[in-house]
Amino acid sequence: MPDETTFTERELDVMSILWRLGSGTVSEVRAELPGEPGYTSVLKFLQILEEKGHVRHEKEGRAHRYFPTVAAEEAGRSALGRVVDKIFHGSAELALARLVEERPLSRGELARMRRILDELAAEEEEEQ
Amino acid sequence: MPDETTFTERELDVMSILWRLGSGTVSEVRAELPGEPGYTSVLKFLQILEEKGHVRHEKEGRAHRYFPTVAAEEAGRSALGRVVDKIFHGSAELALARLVEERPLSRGELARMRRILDELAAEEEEEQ
DNA sequence: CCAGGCATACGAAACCCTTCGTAAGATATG
DNA sequence: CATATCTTACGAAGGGTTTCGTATGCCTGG
Repeated sequence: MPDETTFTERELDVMSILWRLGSGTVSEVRAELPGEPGYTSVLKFLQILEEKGHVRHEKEGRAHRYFPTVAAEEAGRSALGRVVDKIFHGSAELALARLVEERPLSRGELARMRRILDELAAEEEEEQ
Repeated sequence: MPDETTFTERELDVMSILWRLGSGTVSEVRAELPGEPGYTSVLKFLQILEEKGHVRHEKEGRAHRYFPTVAAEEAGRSALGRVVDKIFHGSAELALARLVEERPLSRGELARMRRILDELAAEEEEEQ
């Protein structure tokens, strides 16, 4: 069974930073974490994430550099699926309605979002 | 401080059922929960949710009927905001791209989703 | 080569979540 | 009114998460 990509609160904080930076050492990740956790706490988070298979590391000088092994896209798909199922009864439409009112969208972003749906509709048309 | 509407795994299971049914007694909720939890477990979930202010109850016969005090829309907005922030670096566009590929969309649902964005774009146009 | 300092490893404390067992309260029926 | 039954109330066990303290390992500069 391919284990569902789900993260605890703190694990998600750490993964979020790794996805944004691409990779990170304990110090780098720690600098971005809210709440000023201790150095060894951050190390432990990364060790647990590695044990669970969500990150890997390479040696770099005397430290370790950690890389995500699961892409943000995959984790995002999984998270959105859970939200849609549990909160919106499986309706992507309802989810979109909340998504667009959740924060202000720039004109450009809205245009690109419309294009995503336009292209999807065109594909469906085609393979009718 | 308005407490962030966040739920644990099991709490979300229960809230999901209450949102879908509108309300529920312990027995009704229990019948919908996966994993066949014990009766008193479900009771405890509801009591904890009430303590946290996420549900309230009314007396009905000898039992209690529980109602959500937080709307699915509000919880959904909050959950989507967290996903967009933590996983998609604040990009609603990236979130939409994953949302539409996460499950098959019916022709009608896609059309309604396009309409949501069309109307939003029209509004922006207008208030330029 | 040796020491100072940075990094990892390990384990444990504190806390929260999940689950249920037992006791006590209330309701309907004979 | 008594009792069987359904329901709530309370507390606690077990497991996972978060956090850090202490011990140990290892580059790097002098």
